[in-house]
Amino acid sequence: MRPTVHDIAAAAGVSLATVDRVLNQRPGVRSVTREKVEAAIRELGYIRDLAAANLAKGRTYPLVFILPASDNSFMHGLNAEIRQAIVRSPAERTDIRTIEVPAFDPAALVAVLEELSRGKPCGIAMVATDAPEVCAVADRMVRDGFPIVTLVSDLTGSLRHHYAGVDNIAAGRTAARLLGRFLGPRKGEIAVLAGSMLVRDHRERLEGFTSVMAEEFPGLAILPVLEGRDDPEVAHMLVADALGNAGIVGVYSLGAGNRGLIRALKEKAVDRTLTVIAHELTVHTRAALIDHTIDAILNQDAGHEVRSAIRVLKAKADGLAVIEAQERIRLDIFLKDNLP
Amino acid sequence: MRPTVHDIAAAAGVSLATVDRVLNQRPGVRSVTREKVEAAIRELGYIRDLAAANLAKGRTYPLVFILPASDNSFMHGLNAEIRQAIVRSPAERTDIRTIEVPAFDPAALVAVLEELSRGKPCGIAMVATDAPEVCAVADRMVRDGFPIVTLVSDLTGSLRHHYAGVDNIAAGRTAARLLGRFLGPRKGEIAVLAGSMLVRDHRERLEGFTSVMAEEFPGLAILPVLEGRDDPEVAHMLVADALGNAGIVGVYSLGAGNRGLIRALKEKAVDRTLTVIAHELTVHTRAALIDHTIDAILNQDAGHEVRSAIRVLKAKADGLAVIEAQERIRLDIFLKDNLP
DNA sequence: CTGTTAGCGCGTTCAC
DNA sequence: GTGAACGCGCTAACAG
Repeated sequence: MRPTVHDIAAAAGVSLATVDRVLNQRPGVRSVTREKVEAAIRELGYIRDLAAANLAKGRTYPLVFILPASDNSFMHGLNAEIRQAIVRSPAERTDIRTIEVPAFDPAALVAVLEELSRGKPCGIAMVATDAPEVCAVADRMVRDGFPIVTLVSDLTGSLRHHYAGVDNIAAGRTAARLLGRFLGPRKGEIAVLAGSMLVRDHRERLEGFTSVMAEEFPGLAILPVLEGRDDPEVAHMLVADALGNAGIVGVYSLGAGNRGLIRALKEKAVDRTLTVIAHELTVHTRAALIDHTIDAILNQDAGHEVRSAIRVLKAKADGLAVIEAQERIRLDIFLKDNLP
Repeated sequence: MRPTVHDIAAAAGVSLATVDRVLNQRPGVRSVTREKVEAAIRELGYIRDLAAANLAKGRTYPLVFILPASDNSFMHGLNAEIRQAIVRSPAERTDIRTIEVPAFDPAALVAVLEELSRGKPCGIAMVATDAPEVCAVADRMVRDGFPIVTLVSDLTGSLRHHYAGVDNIAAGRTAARLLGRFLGPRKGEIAVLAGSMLVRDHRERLEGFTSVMAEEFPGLAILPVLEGRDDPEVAHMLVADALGNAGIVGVYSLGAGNRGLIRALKEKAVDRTLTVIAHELTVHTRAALIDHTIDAILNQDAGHEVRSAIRVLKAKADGLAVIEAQERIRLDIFLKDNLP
């Protein structure tokens, strides 16, 4: 049988209350007594039963998710996953709330964080807008003891406890190798469609992509990046225009707004053999993968990201370790054969 | 505040014990009383607190993992993941034991299952050898109420509650498309190295592979399958021998024992440009991917499989639902750029 | 500073 | 058939 608080109380010759004070690092214990108790804990190999403790405390984990108010499939999916997590809340003792902030607006995000730092959430997960002022507030909150996790997009050089998202440089590199290998000996130009170079994930994907292209596929030239603002209409216009260039043999779409890309491809490239790699599995990209308009999709699993953020925030709130491998968000590569 | 057993007892005008009998479907309650209680449960939206119940019962989940005694990196990794799970046992209330059986030996597996069915494990996870007699025992045990999960390799047409492994047909298809696309316009022959056609995962990978090859890459011909029994030595011999054929342009290794494959490739194919796809990320395949001996690795995350099997077995033991998306084992595709 | 006591939500004897 | 009472491992008043 596992030792309990009673056992260490007996072994240390003190009462339950004292053991509890030591366990929860509360004041009001002489250091001599404290050390007796700690010795007993070590000798008996005591492991605290978190479930019992939470039961006694009636504990719940108040968590806040801060999301950009963006109207694209990926964000809708992320929202849906959070709603699923809310459904599971009773069983997981979580109490989850979401807050929407204008996208790409550091000031708005900072305001929300300031507000939250006056409250008592035991954990915050946010899709970060990567700006110094956001980083500053986040760091201050971390120092004040708030567990903070970035979601999908990270905060450069911040103290956040964890990042629940994919390695975007690796994603860009992978896209480049896939495109290069699929094209084989063909030479030509590559069009790149991004959302905005103001977002860190997009910048990183581009960085990874261009470096592998330069190193390993010198026969392929990258055209100036098209910034579609993650908007299907803008993307459509830009891509349709670019496809006038007959030298293009491949396309890498590293942001959202793929509906516009797909439409442009179907209109303009019926007679061409273009190799296309895009990000995020949505109903649109899935259909395009199946009908061969897109050759491969790189994806991040929003469900995994949300569940991971919750596990990590709970663990941090309890001062516990996480299973690192379980919290690593994979870069999913989908061909038409391994779709979920 | 969430309703508790006290609330429904009060609402139904009965005592706690009666509520408990109804909740745990135990006899000794008149049907009138039972229905009163059930009505109260529904009306108050009662959700039982599993943690409190387990605390009261002092419950643990005795789980058994049955693994083949194979000496390859993948099985070593799987073992290591189970040991990690054993370390977490106190926190997860699990009590995990592993049993090794000779590989590819249905009779031995059946004997172990028979033995277990006389015991009281609340869940069994096994790397199944796909044979009718195994299926028969497993089905009987499922009917007797044992939660059973297959791990890595499934049991055709059985009643097992869940399969914690990748879709191997999809894996084979993905390998074929990757190989076909990487080879581009090149024509030639493809060598296939398997472990044994007695295990379902290998048969399925081959099936998926050959079908996509036939449908979409008619310029590539598949040579007769080499059965390396997942043994590095045997694999080395077979592959070294096969590479005497100068028409080979690609290799698909769908089993384990890749150390032998890699050695043969380095010895015999230094001067050739072979495209190679292999399964399972190990120290050996990882190194080979980095030095370009292998072009892509398809992988199943053993850690995910073990954690998933445990979650599912616990849920089944409690009659609870699982988060389907979380328990889906992805087919990981690794290029040298997205290694973990 | 330390100990006593009464729960948290549930399961399980026992009597009735 | 049904209910009262106690205990699971831990925390939180309140005494002392």
